Amino acid sequence: MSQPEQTITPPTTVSDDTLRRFLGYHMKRAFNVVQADLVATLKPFELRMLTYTALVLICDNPGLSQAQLAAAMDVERPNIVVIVDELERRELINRTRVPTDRRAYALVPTLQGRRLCGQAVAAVETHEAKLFAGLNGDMRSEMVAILSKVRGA
Amino acid sequence: MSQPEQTITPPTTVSDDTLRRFLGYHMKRAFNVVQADLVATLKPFELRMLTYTALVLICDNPGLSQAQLAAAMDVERPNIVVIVDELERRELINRTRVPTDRRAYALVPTLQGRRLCGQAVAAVETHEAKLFAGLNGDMRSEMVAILSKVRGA
DNA sequence: TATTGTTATACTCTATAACTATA
DNA sequence: TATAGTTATAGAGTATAACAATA
Repeated sequence: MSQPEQTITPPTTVSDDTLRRFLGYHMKRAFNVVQADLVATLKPFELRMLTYTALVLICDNPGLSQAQLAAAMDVERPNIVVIVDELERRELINRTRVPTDRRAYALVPTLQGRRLCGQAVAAVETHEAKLFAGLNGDMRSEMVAILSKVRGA
Repeated sequence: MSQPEQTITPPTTVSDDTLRRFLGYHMKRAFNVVQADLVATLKPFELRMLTYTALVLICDNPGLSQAQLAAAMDVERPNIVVIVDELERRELINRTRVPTDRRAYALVPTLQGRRLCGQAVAAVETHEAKLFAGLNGDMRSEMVAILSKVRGA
């Protein structure tokens, strides 16, 4: 009798056909590309995705609390602390006490924070225009609609 | 003269209008939902996203090397080691020596590995059917086409 | 009692440098 | 010299438990 497997040699090509059947797989691969480009886009501003998102939300909603920020970013409260620490250390925002609730902070952007936020948002707009150049307006709104439906929003 | 900011109170609602203008934001939020559900789906099999993906690729491409697996998963080689370690420890795959290149391993699934892989893939199919129930066939293929275009593939 | 912010902690994913053994 | 696998390590992102101050 011969052995069940006589010679095992690596295949010349690797197939991911099974994984390709799943939308989640395509979402992950595509998002990885977008994320990598976004990280590079934010690097000159010394912002990460989380600090960028937090700064935009604080500029658009001045005075919001850390708990509100955590809810908006869908992140646990402990993780917000270091993000706000970093933005405050860089003097992009301030932690102000709320007179009506002395437990909470009201997060407000500094002038410098607003300025950096505007520059970063402009850079992200350019990054998106480049990354999604292959998509026409219909495809974009179609994609937003589909993604919103997936998220259940 | 009055102070520039007399009373700072948290807003009643938080707006993410600026962020919503970006496709990447919608991709991240939607993918987070998909990922969370996928993690829950794989938990009964004691598989994570990475070990699941690796197991599927090994079952579909028996004999592939760790370097090939790393390339297919778009992960650095060092990170593959612990994944393969875990799958081997659970006797779902075997590391076999390649006779023609004694540096490389040929990764082959065990019978048990093939069985678990089949069950996990079936569970992921159910998970996707539930998660994307709101999308008809056209929307799905549209989305795959768009995501592939974004990825540049 | 519940909530805000905080600390400590841990787990996952990802990436780089440097080593070994083979080629 | 180049490659396959490995080790050590470090940085992000995310999550839970427990605490002090305040409501």
